[in-house]
Amino acid sequence: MKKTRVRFAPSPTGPLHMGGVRTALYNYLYAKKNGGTFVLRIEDTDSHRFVPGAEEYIIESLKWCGILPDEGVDASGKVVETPSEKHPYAPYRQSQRKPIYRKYAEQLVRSGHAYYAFDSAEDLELCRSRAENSGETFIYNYSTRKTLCNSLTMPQDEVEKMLESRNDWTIRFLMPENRTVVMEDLVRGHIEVNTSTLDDKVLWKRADELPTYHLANIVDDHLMEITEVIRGEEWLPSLPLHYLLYEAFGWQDSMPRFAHLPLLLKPVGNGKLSKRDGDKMGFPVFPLKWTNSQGEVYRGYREDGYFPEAFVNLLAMLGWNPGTEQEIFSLDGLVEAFSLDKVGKSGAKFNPDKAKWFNKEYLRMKDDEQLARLFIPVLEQKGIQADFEYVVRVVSLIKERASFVQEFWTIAPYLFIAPREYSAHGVKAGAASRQEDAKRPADPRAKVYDDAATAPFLAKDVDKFWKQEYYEAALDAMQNSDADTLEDYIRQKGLPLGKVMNCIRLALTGSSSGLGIADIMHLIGKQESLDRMDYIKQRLG
RNA sequence: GGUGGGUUCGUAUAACGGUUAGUACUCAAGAUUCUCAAUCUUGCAAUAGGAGUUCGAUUCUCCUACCCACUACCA
Repeated sequence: MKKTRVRFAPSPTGPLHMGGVRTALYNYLYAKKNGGTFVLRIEDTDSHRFVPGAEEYIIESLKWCGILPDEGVDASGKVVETPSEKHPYAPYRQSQRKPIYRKYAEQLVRSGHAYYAFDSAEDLELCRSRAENSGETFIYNYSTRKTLCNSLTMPQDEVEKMLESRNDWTIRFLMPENRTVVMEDLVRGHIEVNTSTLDDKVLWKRADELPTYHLANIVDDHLMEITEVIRGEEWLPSLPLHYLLYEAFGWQDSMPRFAHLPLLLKPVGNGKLSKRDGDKMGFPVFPLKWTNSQGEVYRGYREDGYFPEAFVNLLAMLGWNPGTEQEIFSLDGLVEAFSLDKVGKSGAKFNPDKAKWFNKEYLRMKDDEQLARLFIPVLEQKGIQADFEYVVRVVSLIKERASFVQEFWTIAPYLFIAPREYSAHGVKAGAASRQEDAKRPADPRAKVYDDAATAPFLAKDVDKFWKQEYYEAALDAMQNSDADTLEDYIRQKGLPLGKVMNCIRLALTGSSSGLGIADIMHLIGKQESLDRMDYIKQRLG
């Protein structure tokens, strides 16, 4: 049994999006599960589409997710150019492997599996448009290659002259006619394709002396002794070509097994998740924030406040399931549970609500100190210097109400600054619309405020509410008891608990919702509480 | 257009010929509470359509529909 070796082979043509991260993750999980090696290879054979910073972005993203390569362009982004004991398969950047590919391409020409093609881009464009005009599709294969300009149709000496004098030729694969390629995919099973529908793909370009994806991919996977190729479904159509290439090289016995992952689809409508969707629909599609060369900014999961563990977890569950009802997995837990035969076949629509839910679950699992450390910078941005221990106490009370650390502030600003405005903030958003529901004319607040005249939590009614005698009762209660006995005091006096408490709440929080009164008083202290009572009286009284 | 792939509640998915078709997210209702959350309980909601194989099809086969990918000297 060969040692498991898998690779993630992104192209640095832009930021890695979440679909790419998922592919990397599944490769990583598969490698770890099988005690194998996870290789990161950079496929930068397209000199025209190179984007500065993209490779660094890819590496940083993987690092943030904790999906660290064992081998290859490593987590520090270090260039590994020379093979060594640790890196026998180096270099791992295809642009640095340039000399390797030509020799393999020419080997295929010699063995009759490929040929030189001299057609210019314009010639081919002409062929395509001509075919299109007559309602057909131009395809460079057995049906047309005999009429085109290549080493199959030209005399040997002329071919040699062309090879010498021109630098725009390519090497194309000689796709056999009418052969059925029988393939086996680890997630899709048995697949058959007839080669007559396939074309003579370009394998190598003289212009930049670089291979195309197909050649580089096969050669490198072979040389790097990759055992399983786990990649996106968009590669399925080129699988027959890849099979045929392994065969042409005589490598079929060591050919890796293939697994084509289902695509990640956009949340609404159809089609795969694309760059633009996130900002249109209010969620990130990239792991990290990315600014392109035009200065456009794309948001990232990291900057949006997602924990990397949550991001990895939610990604893992898109297209794979453990076969149990467990949903929360650490990275190690995923390694343990992962298996390719639990990977689904159909595309998975990404659901932002579920993503938030995952983060909420992780937020609740964090300890208060850790969350406090994350919250303090947010507070500092608001100009608030708070004692660490105090923030820890705050966090322990509010963390269950949030999905993200950033929300801590909006949940309870009143624990740090005294309210100066009073409003209906916190009244259920749905309350207003529910009132309009003819079937349910009853005000949902009525269960608390049986008396409609004293059910005034809309901003314009704060004043009216304020004129109640409850303020006097509340003040009396606060002066004569403390946070723990406040409730008892009010009860003993026979006062309406809810009304008095809510009067206090308005004074302490500035709104009609929030933590328990006792919790708030414990945090801000009795004196501050009384000060706020005093202020609200001046303000509204 | 051609080729390949796909199709279970709105979404992610379970059920690898026999279940009242399960779970989670979302949404709604109820319980609880000093409010709001949280929590708990309940509810809404699906096998794309049609043939066939079978005692029995979500599951196997075929056809139709729809969706997706690929169809570059891009990956």
